[in-house]
Amino acid sequence: MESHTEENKSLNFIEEIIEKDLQEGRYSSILTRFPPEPNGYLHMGHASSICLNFGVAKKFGGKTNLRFDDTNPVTEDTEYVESIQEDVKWLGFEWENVFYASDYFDQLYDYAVQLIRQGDAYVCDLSAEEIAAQKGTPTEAGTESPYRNRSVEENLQLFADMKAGKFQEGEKTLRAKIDMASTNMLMRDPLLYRIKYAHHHRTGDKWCIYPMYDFAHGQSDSIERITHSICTLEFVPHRELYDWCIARLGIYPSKQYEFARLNVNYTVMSKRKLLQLVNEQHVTGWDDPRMPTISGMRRRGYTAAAIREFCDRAGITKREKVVDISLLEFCVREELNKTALRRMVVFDPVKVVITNMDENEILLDIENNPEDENGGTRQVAFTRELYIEREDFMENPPKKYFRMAIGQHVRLKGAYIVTCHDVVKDADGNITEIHCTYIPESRSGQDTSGLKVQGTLHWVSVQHALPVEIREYDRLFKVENPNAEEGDFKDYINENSLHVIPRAMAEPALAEATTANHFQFLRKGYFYPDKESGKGHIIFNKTVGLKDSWAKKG
RNA sequence: UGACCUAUGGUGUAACUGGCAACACGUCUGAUUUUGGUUCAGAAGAGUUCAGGUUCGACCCCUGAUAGGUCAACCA
Repeated sequence: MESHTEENKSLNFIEEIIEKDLQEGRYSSILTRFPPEPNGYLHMGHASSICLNFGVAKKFGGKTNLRFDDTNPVTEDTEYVESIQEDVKWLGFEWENVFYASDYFDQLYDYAVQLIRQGDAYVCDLSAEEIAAQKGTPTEAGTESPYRNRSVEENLQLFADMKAGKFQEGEKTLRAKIDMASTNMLMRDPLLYRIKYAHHHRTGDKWCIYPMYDFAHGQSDSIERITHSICTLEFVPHRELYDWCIARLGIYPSKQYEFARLNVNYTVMSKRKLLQLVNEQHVTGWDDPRMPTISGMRRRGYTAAAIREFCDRAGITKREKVVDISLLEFCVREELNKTALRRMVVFDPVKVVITNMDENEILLDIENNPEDENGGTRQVAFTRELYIEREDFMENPPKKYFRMAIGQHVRLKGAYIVTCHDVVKDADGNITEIHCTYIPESRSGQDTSGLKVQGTLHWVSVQHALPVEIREYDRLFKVENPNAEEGDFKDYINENSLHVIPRAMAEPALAEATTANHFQFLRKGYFYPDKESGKGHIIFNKTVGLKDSWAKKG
């Protein structure tokens, strides 16, 4: 009765296309590519694309290349190249080859020369403003450039001069000669090459002309013999140009398919906006745990498997969507519930004195994970003085309060049932100590007391307590879709998205916590050690809380 | 006075390609529980944007509306 329904799951529209292509023998095997521009860190939207490109290839026995779309040297950097590779690997995917669009600059130059020879491209002297003015509008045809009918020889010479650095930036461009009256703005003699005296992160100063996206992407796909070139919806109008270039050049016909990008509510998902959050210090960096970047989510404690599961559940379609963050959180909890080590940490401590206990400690073995039979146990010392959460005690409890109150029984997790008798207060009326007695025969696992308690509390021995810093995160924005609101998206930043608890009291086992493990702090949520943790100063990021059906009612 | 893309419960995805809408998240009950977690059982919630048409039969095909999105960067 195990669920082998995986195979029966309906295919998304891309998979349907591929299955059909394979069945009809159009390809013997497929090859996809993930083509990030190295000008920012990868985010959840990229994760969706990565899962699609690598996932679909894997599913149909194909391969995937990682290709950096580095045709604009002014925005690109090796820092990003490295983080992107790390993120793809961390997500659990392996590429067949790593390529760069810049690997093809020589070939691309030759392709441009070919177009010129065929009369399909020309060197234009118009400025950016003039070209824009002559472009027309979506409802009005553009006008042809006066340089449109230069001779092939002249174009060849001019293009060579462009490459040789004989012109200033912006002085000349190479344009395709297509149709200034096309209803598709991209077909109105689009730019193919522009002059940029910029240092390229890979080719250095070899080039001063760089191909535009539209003259690099399709050709790169073709050179690599990519069968299915999958991109997002905003490239739909580019497909006509993509096909035009391939047809004119007579090269391998890769095919472009478009799907809707993934959006998640209460955050933003564009590199431009994320870069702004970083630069203007609304967050501490690209890997701030509040960021929807892959590095941010990793630091926060989200797992690769959970992210993959989320992308899978969100699906691939052509309709624009905003997926609820609760689905991502569900995927994270679903996995962490099965794998996280259980530990006890008291965030807002109040002291409990077990009055019928002496100074000797009682050693208890407590399970590491009740969901994992092989999870083992750890030893925890139960002592006369303990910490519990301040909110776990009430002097005048409401009707269904299952926690500690005077005269009420409550279990301390993995230890004993205790009964509260008395509280000690300071001059201001604040509780400083809670006095309880424990019931020796109620020891966890060998309880012969016959008592039934409704509540179980987490606790930490005062003399063994390890102070740790806790960082809790809330959503980055106050509104579901900051992009859809009036004004600037930054107006909707949630200024309370970070809450630090500088000194929570943890059980001593946490002293050895590393990022190799995810933790569940009992009744608190899932936590993950932060990279800023040092020897004497351990920091945990709250990954996601536990579902809390009690808090909601209040 | 344009072209292109899209339209299914609150959200996301399905519907064997024409046989009277399914799954997940979320929500709400109840049971279990040494985490008010997990697990288990159950409930509410859409008649598929609208109007026509074809058909014995339409979420699916056709026509026309409507709504949302995209396109006029020497960005990708």
